[in-house]
Parts: sequence; structure tokens; C-alpha cells
Amino acid sequence: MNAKTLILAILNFQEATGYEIRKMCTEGPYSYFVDISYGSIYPTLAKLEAESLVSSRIEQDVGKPERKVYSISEKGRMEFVGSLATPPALDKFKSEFLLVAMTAEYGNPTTIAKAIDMRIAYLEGQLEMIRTHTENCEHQGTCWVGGYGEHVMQCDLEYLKKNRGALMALAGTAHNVPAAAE
Amino acid sequence: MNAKTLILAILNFQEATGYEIRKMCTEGPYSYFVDISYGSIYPTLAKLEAESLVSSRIEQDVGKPERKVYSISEKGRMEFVGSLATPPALDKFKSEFLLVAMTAEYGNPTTIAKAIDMRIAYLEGQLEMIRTHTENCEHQGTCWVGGYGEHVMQCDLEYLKKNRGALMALAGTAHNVPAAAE
DNA sequence: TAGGCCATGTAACCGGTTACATGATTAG
DNA sequence: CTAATCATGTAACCGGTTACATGGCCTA
Repeated sequence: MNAKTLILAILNFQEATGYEIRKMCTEGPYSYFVDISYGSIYPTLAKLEAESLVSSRIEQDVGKPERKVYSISEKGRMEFVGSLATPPALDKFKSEFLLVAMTAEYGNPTTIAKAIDMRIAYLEGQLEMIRTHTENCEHQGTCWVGGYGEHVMQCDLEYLKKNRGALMALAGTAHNVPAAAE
Repeated sequence: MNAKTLILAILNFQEATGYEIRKMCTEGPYSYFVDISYGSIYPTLAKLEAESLVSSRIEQDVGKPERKVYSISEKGRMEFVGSLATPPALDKFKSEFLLVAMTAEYGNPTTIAKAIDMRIAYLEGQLEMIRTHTENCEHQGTCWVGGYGEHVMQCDLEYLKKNRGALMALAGTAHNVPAAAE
């Protein structure tokens, strides 16, 4: 999914500034399946406005930085609904951790242990985040997606905890490991 | 994970041609957590050879196209083992499907149904693929990762099947949907 | 007074994709 | 005879990241 569709989808639900969009995508309910940064949000917003799919207004509260609040236009809404007609692309998933796990025999046990534990901690944090989002969640689609993430992450954690030992047993068992800079 | 590390990791296990590497990454045991295409494999292989982290030899069987088989060098092995020392980056996950699910109320029910069912079919295919890989699997790290994928995908499917109805109930329920080109 | 949050933006860079070019062999 | 598989590569393009620039307010 490109930044354009994503931002249109967000603005379809609510008005927002670039800053807020970024927050939603890194800490908010979108963060589970999305990944985007300032460097693409602001330019995209500008392009969207140039195509008049969104409009903006400046808000100025005393003692606060200027906010540029974007709203979706009727044309933008049509674009968005239209984009929903094409079947969604497959998920993209990349995991460095799994490469490390696969090659565990070459890794130093301490490093592997740290990698597993950091992953567990990360997933637990994510789970907690999702739970706070879905706890008092009024939007049903968001609940559905939140429940999805919660379920899958729980399974993920389950496997990790249950099989931590098995992976650790492999760590560093390879022969012919060159004396590398560690 | 960049193409370089990934290819080095693969070549650390076995010699391979660019074509074979690509196969492993799209249909083989790496396909679950990796995503790479010819356009990055061949140039990367060339770069790797220029840095003498890998070497190549030409194989020519009668009646078959020429094969350029790459092997990792001692220097490459060291580079690879060294790269295992830095903690792995967080997983990258992007899902268009989940965006569609979140905005299900704006989607046409038929489209949503198709999206869910295609996802189910896809996951079932992936699961089967993983199972064939892990069934007679001699490399333990690969088994561990395969088991991981299997477990998580099973949970994924579970949620999808159990909550298909709930999502369908939301499909197309939004008011104020512009008469878009569908 | 240091660091974090609010807030907007730009420029350079890069990793990787898509599409193209080429061609032989084999299976249906 | 057609489609798929084996096999290698290039060039243009692009979406997005990283790092930078700027600055005021609030909290510890």
C-alpha cells in the first residue's frame, strides 16, 4: 500500500495534521500493519492537496506551534472508495530475526538470547498497545483488526517462549566458524 | 535485512546460482520472511564477488543453459558471522488487507468476501509449503523457523475463519458513501 | 538546563522493483 | 505448438528513508 491510499484512508475517518498521521502510524492503531515516516507523509499530503483530494486549513492556538489540518474532499473520498475495489496486495513481511534464528548455529549464544528476549519484550509491548486501543474501541473495523493482531501476536509469543530453549540449544554449535570480529 | 546479508547467509549453507537463490526466496524455506527479486540478486552477487566475499565458477551441462555457481569465501564467511553480532532489526510488516478490513464499512461486500477468501487460500497454500519444507527437514534452524511460521499462520487462519462473518457484517454499512466508480 | 514533545518541512540518497532483452530445453 | 522452466542480466524508475534545519513550549 502506498502512502497515498493510506493517508486517504486515515483522513476518511478524521481530519489530521501530518504530525498526527505519523503518530497514528507509529503508535496508534495503524502501527501494527503500516510503516511510514515524515519524509513521505508531508510530501504526499502536498501532492494530495495539489490533486484536490484533500484540503487544508491552518490552526493557531496561542503558545502552540502552527498546525496544518488536512481534511478529505468529496473527490478524495471517491478516490478512496474506488481504491477499495481493487483486491488488496499480499502482505509484505520481512524478518531479520528469523534469518538469525535460521542460522543460530553460527551466532554467539549471548547474542541469540538477547535477540529472543528483545523480541519477546517488543511483542509484549505491541500486545499491550493493541489492547489499550481495542479496550475502549468504538469503531468496529478497528476492533476487528485489533483482535486480529492481538491473536496473532499472542501465538507468536507463545511459540517464542515455548521454543526459546530449543533455539538456544542450537546457538553457537556450528563447526568451522571463522574467528570473526565479534 | 539487505540483499547482501541475506545472500551471504544462503551461500554460507550451500553453493547456488542467482536463479536458485531467487527460488529459495520465493518458493523455498526463506520465502516466509524474505522478499527479493532478480533485479537485486544479480547485481548484489556481482558486488559481493567484486569484494571477494564470494567466488563464482561457470558450469555447463550439455543441453542446459550456462550456470554461474557462487560459493562463499572465507572472507565472506567472516563477514556473515560478524553481521550476526549486531542485533536484528525489527520485523517489517505491511498489510493492505488489514487496511481494507479496517475500512470494511466502505467496501463492497463481494469485494471484501473475495479479499478474505483469497487470503485464506493464500495462507493455506503457504502453510502447505512450509509443511513440505519441514516434513523431511534435516537442518534444525530451518525446522525451528518453519515451526514458527506454521504456528503463526495457523493462528492467523484460525482468526480469519472464526471472524469472517463479523467482518462481512460490517461490509458496506457506511453511510455517505460517494457513488464511486466500482 | 537538558531533554522531550509539538510541529513542519526538505534534500540527498538508496535499496529494490518492474519491465525488458535473450535464448535454449522440455513437458503437455 | 505452446507454455513453462532454466538461466543471466540491465536500465529506468520510484517509493520511501535518513538526516538535517528550525523553533517554541513544557517538564523533570
